[in-house]
Amino acid sequence: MRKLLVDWFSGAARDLPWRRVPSPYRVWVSEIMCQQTQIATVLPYFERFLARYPDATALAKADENELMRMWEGLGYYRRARSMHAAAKQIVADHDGEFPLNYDHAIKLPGIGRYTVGAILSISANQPVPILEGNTLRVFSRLIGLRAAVDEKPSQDVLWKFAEGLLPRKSVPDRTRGPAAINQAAMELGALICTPREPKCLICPLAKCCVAHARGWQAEIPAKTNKIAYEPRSEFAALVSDPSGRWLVRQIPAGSRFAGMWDFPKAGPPEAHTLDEFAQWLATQAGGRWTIGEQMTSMKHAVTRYRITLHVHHATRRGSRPPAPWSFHSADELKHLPMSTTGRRLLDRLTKQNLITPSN
DNA sequence: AAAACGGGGAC
DNA sequence: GTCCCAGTTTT
Repeated sequence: MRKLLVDWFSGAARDLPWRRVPSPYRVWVSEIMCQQTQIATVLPYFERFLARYPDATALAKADENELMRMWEGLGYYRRARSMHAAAKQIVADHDGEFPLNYDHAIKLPGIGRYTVGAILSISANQPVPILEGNTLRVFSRLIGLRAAVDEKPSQDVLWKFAEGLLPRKSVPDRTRGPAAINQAAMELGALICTPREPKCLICPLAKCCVAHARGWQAEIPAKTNKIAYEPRSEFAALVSDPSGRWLVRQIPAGSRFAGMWDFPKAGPPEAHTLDEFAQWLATQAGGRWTIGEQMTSMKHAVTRYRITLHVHHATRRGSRPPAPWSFHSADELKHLPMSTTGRRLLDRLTKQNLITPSN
């Protein structure tokens, strides 16, 4: 199976930037960016990130705002904050070099069992197993695992399989060793053993695959918990000062979108209705508020929530709003990290102002 | 064990 | 719409 995999991989591997130069730092960055994110989405971010932060030392010194701005749009922003903290730890404890030691690496924030295996195997050819979306699908189909893959016994079986797939004796040739085997298994999941309509006809492992033999491809991997999507409404207020700057705040640490800048915005449990939103605004930013007409609405998704954001013009009377609230021009906000909806909103406002100059 | 965490691509 | 994506951390 190992030979079939690496032979197929040598001809089918996609040309990815972190494969050209698989240094520990570059593989680390790629692995974090790729978590729950498709490769195509990551590519432009990766190049830009590496140019700005070429090594752990540079990343450790990064400015928070700039770092979040580099990550803006990738989502799961804790990944960026964890990387920043890990980079500082690497400078402090490991002389600025990513530790190629399992026990040290897995202690770094944001690095779990999958990521440590990926980094050590891909960058250093160490025999450490991996299990993620692709290999989970490949392995569960190969062995015909019909139990739900997210249950503990299934996870144990799959991790064991991942471990058994790696050679017992060291294979220094990284085109045939753990580096190639782990990447080949993932690549097979991404290109051949796809969630829907897997390409079994051209799969190098078809002859060893239980799911293929019994026609179980559509049932495996089996999942227990279906995602229960939940619709919800959120509200945003657009308030400008006499010089056309917008009322915004930097979201405090610990909450969703921590560190990102945004317009006044709230949803459940703080605000279920426009009236509750107005009350929330008064308690948060002070002053006397009047909610005006709706400017637009935007639909977007945050994890299992399907959100409709109602955007209203608003006026606020009173003294200067307390921290963290402040007025910033669109120009200033251009360089600050914002959520994707915040950025989209700002873009629309900027374009509108080009046509009809601000009040 | 389940929920939270973002956003986009594919169908 | 629904599912999925080179998962980790918190509850």
